[in-house]
Amino acid sequence: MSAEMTVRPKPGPRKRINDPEGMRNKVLDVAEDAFQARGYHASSIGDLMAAADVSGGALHHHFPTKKALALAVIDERVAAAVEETWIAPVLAAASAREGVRAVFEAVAAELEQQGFVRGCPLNNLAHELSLADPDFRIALAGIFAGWRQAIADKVRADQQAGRDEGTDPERFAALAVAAYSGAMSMAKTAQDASLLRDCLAGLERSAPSPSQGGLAARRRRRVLLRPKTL
Amino acid sequence: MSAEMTVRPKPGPRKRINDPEGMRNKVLDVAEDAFQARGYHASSIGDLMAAADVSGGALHHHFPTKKALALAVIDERVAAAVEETWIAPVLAAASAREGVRAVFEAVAAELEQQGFVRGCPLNNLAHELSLADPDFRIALAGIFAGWRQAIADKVRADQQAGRDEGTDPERFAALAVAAYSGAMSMAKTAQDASLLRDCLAGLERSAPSPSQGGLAARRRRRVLLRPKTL
DNA sequence: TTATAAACAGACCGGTTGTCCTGTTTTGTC
DNA sequence: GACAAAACAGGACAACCGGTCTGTTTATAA
Repeated sequence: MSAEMTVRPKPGPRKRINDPEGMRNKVLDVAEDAFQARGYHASSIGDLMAAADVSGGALHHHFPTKKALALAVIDERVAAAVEETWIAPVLAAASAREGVRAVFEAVAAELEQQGFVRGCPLNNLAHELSLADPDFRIALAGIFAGWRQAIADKVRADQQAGRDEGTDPERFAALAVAAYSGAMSMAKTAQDASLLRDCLAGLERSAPSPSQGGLAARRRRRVLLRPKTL
Repeated sequence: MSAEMTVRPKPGPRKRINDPEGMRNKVLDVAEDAFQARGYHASSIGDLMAAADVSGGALHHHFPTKKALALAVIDERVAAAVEETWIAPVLAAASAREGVRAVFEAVAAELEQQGFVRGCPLNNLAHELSLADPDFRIALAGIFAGWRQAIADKVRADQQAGRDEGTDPERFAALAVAAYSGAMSMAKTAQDASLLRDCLAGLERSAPSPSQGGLAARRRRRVLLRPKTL
């Protein structure tokens, strides 16, 4: 830890205002960020306290243990991130396949312009924690299951409208989530977002829809700029 | 750490025999296992010393730092694991697609019979370490790249033999690796190896080959037995 | 043998970790 | 205002971490 952060200039006995909800959220913000960027074990609660400008007593009041904090991050933040970036867009799309395509492209575009790949929050924590503790594992598995189910449900909705008959909903959902997770894994390791587009292209070829949309000029732009810390 | 391991019954001044290579390998064995099962940060060198029955001096002699040890595990063990379970089988297969299918099934079968999913060694370490240190990231990215390239080369070989013309080698390779990595990620989190089969099935539907082989009765067997430790 | 370096043993140390504990301040309720 | 509970502050602490250090044993070569 060495990032420069807003440090208040050491005033005397400050006027305190109790804001439990705000403080809780501030801690969750910092923890969510740190857990994704550096991982659970590599983020000490001392780091989090400093980054959130929160005292040990306050943190302990809201989250008695580090595990409790991580569980809250998973349940409240990681689940919300999956909901926001995947489930909602897919459900709002014209079809399941179109939704998946849109999310892949949206994420790829975002990563390319921000120039740095931090990976998928769910996968990052899942790898580090799912074998470490059953509570972690169950919480994370539930998010994965909900993610897949949303896509599978969308496929079923498509099929009831007569489209995409030959697709097995569960299998398609599993493949979509797996391809995305794995693509993010590679993109994070290579720091190259174009791998997401490669996987999407491979995935699209499998579509029964005859519309094979123009396969945009292959650009293999390397993104490897300004890691947030270090 | 609490697994029971072979502890020698405290003899007097033992007869020592220098076996640098053997000792190095013993340490690498233990480290490879621990890093995959519990992760890098969660495995202390004290744990490793105890598990390998090796003194601190010996360990430090062969691996001056924990980072050096991890780098050796990545370069020598993880790379070899990918070579053994993926690259060699794919190159030996009748075609790239057939090779990918065979590996998916072989791994799924192995996981089902051993009843516990520890995940892919490469992905496990990649998630935890690729953002932590550039040296780690580069080493891991190289393994991913070699993995993809082997598959892509196989596709190109197929094409020179007239088969599988409509497939983009790099994209297919990226998708295969991503689907496998992501499927393992989910399988590890859910402790359910059948997810591998779901992804494979979704992947196979995308094959241009008309041979749609019997899609074995869908069995969704839950595997969640005897985690190695804890 | 004897010199020399490699291989190993094990104690040691400064720093960090997560958690607990005591005390103070704020907030809500009567 | 009185009181209790929640919200917060910050120090203390034991356990642990990774690395270093000194010393001993084994192998190698002359």
